Amino acid sequence: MRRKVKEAAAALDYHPNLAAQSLIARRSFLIGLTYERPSPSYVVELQNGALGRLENERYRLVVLPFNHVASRPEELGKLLLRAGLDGVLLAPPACDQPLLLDMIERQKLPYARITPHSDLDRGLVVAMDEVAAGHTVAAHILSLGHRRIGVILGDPSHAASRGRMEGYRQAFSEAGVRIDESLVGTGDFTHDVGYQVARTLLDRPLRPTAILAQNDDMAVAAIAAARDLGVSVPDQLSVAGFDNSEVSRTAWPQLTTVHQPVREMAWDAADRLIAELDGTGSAAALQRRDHVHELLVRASTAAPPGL
Amino acid sequence: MRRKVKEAAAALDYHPNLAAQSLIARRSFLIGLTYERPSPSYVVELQNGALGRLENERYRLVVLPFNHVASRPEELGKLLLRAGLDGVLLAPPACDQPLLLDMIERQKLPYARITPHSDLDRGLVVAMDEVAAGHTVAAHILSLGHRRIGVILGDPSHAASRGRMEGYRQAFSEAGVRIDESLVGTGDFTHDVGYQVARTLLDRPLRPTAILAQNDDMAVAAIAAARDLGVSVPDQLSVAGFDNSEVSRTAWPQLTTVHQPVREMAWDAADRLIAELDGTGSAAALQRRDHVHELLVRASTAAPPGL
DNA sequence: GTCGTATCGGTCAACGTTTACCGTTGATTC
DNA sequence: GAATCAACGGTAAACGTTGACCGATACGAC
Repeated sequence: MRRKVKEAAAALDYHPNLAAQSLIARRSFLIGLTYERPSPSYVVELQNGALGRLENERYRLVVLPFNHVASRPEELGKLLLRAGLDGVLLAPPACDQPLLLDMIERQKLPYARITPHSDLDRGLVVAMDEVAAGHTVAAHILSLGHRRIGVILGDPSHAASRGRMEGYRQAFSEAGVRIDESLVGTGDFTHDVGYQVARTLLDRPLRPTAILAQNDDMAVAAIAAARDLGVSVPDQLSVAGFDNSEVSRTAWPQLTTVHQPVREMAWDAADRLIAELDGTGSAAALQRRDHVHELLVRASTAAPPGL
Repeated sequence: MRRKVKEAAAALDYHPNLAAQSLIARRSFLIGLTYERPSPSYVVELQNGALGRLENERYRLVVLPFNHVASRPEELGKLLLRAGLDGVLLAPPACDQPLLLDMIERQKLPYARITPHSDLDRGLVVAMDEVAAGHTVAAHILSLGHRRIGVILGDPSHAASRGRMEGYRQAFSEAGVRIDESLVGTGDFTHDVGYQVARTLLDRPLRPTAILAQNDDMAVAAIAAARDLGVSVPDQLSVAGFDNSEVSRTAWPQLTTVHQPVREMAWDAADRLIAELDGTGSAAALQRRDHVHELLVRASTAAPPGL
């Protein structure tokens, strides 16, 4: 009987009306993903991770990029609430906006936060220990013998930037090396600004022998700046990035970087959001999960000159 | 009165139920975007272009990446039809699958095709003349004096690959240069395969003095292969890419490439789809629009050695 | 033959809007 | 003062599905 109905449905190629289903089920089967002007590779990893989990589910993914959340969190909140979503995945820096979290909690919109850095007890959290990751890469540079080390920070509104810097500081203090604040420049995760900052660092009379960039795009920019100044990498200058994005492999020399399991974290965030939405949340799915970083030593770092 | 109602609604923070609106309006206000395992920068440009048009509209964007359309077009068709969309944007190579077009036409799902290469009279078409673009970049290389020219093709299932090659052929024949088929290798638009193909080309006894790669990722791979073989770019080898993706600017030397207005084309496709959906289609919006490419001569191409 | 059980067809309310309709009221016009 | 019109409150149908319910039928166990 069941079979006959299915066959007849197929014959008429009948598809149930999703709007009517949504109306009765009181949900839209839409999951939102919001992020901010980040590098293309990061965005695509994020999307693919979430989509990987959504495959073979009824849920569909709506992309909602939004720039400058920090200055107008309530606008993003309205956008998310108007979008008719069942749940939303919040990537940095939106996941660290308390006002935004307040808004969506008030409207009872379930959400999962990907690598948040503040209020770690709010909502579903998929975390990576940025401090530890920053520590690892800084320790690598220090162990090679570098002592005069430049830093290119990311966008200050991203809490990741602060976390990674904190990790650098820990590694420096453990190695008994004082951080030279005049060698710490602030970028915004883009190649162009990274280039400018790298130029200022390399133009200083006492040039650093290594640069820690907080993402790969800025690390590649630092290599470009070095090349334009006739400084060879890694012989005269070591450069380390962050993210293990595609550009870190296609750059020359290939970048020493830290792999962030962005795809896995996005998958995980979607997994836990679905668990909450469907009420199938096992204890395992609901508890906080930490993802681990991985240092990838490639060709852009070496011992400092004269060592 | 109207004002009072609005105020009361705001006070109760009442939001109309989208599912009920969809049910009565007989549309979901969802627009799909489907594409296939392409470079991150291309995907993001595509999405941002479409999102740019959708901003301040009621429509939301659902992303539906799908790999290997060529071998299973009807599966993608089912996916699209089940997604409850009002319309769909088809990027290559899905836009060139006649079976897929048949399916979605049968179900009366409006669609817009971004840079299709076959059946140009079906559906809404936003086109770029790939043949002309291929012609332009090949003519540039020929005008520099190159005669022994290697080619790295993209994925054969992308019609763009054939179109660009056709443009190369025209330029060669106009210049009276015979194409050396043994110097034509087939890649798949990825860096890794591009590297392999470049290595084979550069290992030939009579090394080409220039390489035409069908996208930037493969062009960057060709530069990496040359570097690994001790061949300097552009002194001993010129390399030209395609797409003007971000990597073409961050690479060293910066790539000579062809700018494809991907973002503008995606905007345009969304614009025309919305015009059809809302029935506000002016004659201007409904007629076919051609976008023009632009040759960007940068540092990776020069005259061949000894000229 | 009786009882319990499973399966079937059919009816109906409900989900939250929108649109149309009707009747009433108050203001405007000649 | 009568006629015209806009604004308003209220009622009801419709969108396409789901889930509950009822009654009828068929099946096996006792």
